[in-house]
Amino acid sequence: MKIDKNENSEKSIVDIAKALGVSAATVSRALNDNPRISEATRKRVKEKAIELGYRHNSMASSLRNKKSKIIGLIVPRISMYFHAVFITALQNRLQDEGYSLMVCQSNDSVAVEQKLANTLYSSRVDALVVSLALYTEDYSHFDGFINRGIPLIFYDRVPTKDYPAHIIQGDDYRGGTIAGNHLIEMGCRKIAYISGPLSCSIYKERTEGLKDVLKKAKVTLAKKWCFYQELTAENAWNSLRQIFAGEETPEAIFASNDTTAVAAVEFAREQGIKIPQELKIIGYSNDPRASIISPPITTIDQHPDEMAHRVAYKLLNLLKDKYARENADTNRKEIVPVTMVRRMTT
Amino acid sequence: MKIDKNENSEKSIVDIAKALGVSAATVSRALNDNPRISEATRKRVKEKAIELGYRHNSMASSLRNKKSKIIGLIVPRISMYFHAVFITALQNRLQDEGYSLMVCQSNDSVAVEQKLANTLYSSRVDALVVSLALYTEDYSHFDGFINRGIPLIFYDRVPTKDYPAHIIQGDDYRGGTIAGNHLIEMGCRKIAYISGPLSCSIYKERTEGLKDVLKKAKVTLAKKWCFYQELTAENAWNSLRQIFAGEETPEAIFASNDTTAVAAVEFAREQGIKIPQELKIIGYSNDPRASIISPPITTIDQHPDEMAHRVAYKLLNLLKDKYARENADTNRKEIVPVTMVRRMTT
DNA sequence: TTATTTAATGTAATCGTTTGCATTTTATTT
DNA sequence: AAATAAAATGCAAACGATTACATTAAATAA
Repeated sequence: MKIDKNENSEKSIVDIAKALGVSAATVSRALNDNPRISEATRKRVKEKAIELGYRHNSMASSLRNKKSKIIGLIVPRISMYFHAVFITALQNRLQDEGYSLMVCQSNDSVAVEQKLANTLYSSRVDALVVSLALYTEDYSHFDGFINRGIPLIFYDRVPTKDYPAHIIQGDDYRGGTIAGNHLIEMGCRKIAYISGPLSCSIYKERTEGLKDVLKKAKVTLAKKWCFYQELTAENAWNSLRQIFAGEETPEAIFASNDTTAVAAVEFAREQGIKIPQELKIIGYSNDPRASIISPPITTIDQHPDEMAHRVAYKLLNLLKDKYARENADTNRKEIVPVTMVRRMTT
Repeated sequence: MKIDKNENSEKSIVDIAKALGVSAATVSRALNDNPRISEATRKRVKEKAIELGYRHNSMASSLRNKKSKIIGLIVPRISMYFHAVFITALQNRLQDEGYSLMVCQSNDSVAVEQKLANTLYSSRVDALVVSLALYTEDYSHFDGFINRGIPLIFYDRVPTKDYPAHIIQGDDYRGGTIAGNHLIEMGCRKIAYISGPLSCSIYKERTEGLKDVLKKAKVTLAKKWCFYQELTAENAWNSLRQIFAGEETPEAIFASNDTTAVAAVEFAREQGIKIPQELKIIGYSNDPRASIISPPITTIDQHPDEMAHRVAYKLLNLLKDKYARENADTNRKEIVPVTMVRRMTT
């Protein structure tokens, strides 16, 4: 470990230039592999740079270039399986292109989300990728990005109202219909539904999908068995207790995330309700927990890495291609397919 | 949604200054709440700033201040429960102090880790927080930070050799002894051990803790039942098959992470081995999956948010206090306690 | 050899904020 | 009213890299 604290003054290209008797411009060009510099001096410059312990100053070059090479990302929480996978895939892709990801968590708070949007706006991120907080219904904290023409992509939890940004979402409507159909095919007519709040696009669409399919099958969703709330384990248990407090009990539960589905399985176990004989359960997201619990849970896979690839592709396009940015009014919305993973709870 | 693309030229403090007939210096001071500016002009300036749609340019101010207000973070993978919780806690704390976190994943690749360290070094992060990749044994890619006196903190997976950085680690040795003692107290003498590679501090220390305690109890760890490898589910299954292929079978398994412990429970279920009667299992990390599987797994909790608090505290100290940085040679290492969470597999 | 390209390097302004050191204005004291 | 102190603002030089637009040097053509 050769640590020397003596030579700790930061060197700039000017220092390299002086040491070599050339101009700073030459050094800059040499370091950036500009073809206008001869092979010989390029080599001399690079060697001297290493010798002096030079490091590129990205603040200075960002200022000059008006590009930070940083992409902002706002997610509800990184601990959500879907988002963790998404982030990893997105990050790997962007790293290859020389971009860094600034990952921020809203913790599902609208206020935090607003603050983060402003911070990232001031930080001059080159683009912003967002999955909205649970109750975000006003999007004006993103207006700055729109106004300045800074690429803005929503994924997964996207605006429910018309907003001039790019959108890449899972096929939540389809997910709702798949789950509904599956339960109907299993012969269920009494279905309980634990959903997230309808302010959030994904739950809204899943709900619509489910309802449409139930209507077609002439099955009605009992009000007393429908919950629209934050999908925590605690809330799930409360709802489950309510559901099973009455005379009549449902034949199936559609849980709009796997945390809730897991809670349902545990609840059933505690109550001695047999799954899937007496109660069928279907979750959403294909969280690893869904496959570990007994019985393993049937759920809907949202393919987070496919979504990340699409986001990365669109992002890099917008970043590279001014034309893409200007003519982006058409084709601003993409839908990523979902698939059911059938396991032992249905 | 009032979107107007016309006024899209970026305004600077100079523009505000001109519009108000004052100097840029005054505007800068007013915006930064410098007390040398009168209340009246401060107000005028701030109003005009909003009117013109001004946004602070952090590149310019970073350049001038030589501070990026960005903290770099390198973790193996954010999808690991321990790290996800850690990141969230750290981020929340740093956000309050006006710092942003640049979260990067090494994917447990030494090469990626090196690249990230260099990128973050050039990006001029104000400090770097690192949990090392599985096989990192050379730390020279962090030398730049040391040389420049940039705060560098390792947490969880820390250097095993002496390295002049700050270290905040879990009490892995203790974790190893706790697990070992617990199994011995349960009457186990034939113990299988599935660990991560010993290049990684946490596994090294857990192993030492376990071995010391077994030696004291005069229990020997059979070579054929010891594995030091990347702790994936696949590897776990392979090891488990090997362990149970022979005549003799162990009474207990100490799995050095919960992914492996989960695999062990599933393996036992598949093989019809009764837990905990015929086989006891103890894991490490208190991953949510450990409590969901049946039977729920006894495991060691590392208290990731306590660790995050300690890291944040030390970090902010180093960042604020030049003195702390210079006199940091003493007191460079902290140990965060661990606790056992007893469940149904022991 | 001289004229003309082409290659290699240099000059200087620019990006937007910040801040030490004036200078001006206003308030207070004698 | 003059002298002094205090408050408010301005000037100008950084910070370090980049890049149009020269300029010089070397290579090729006439």
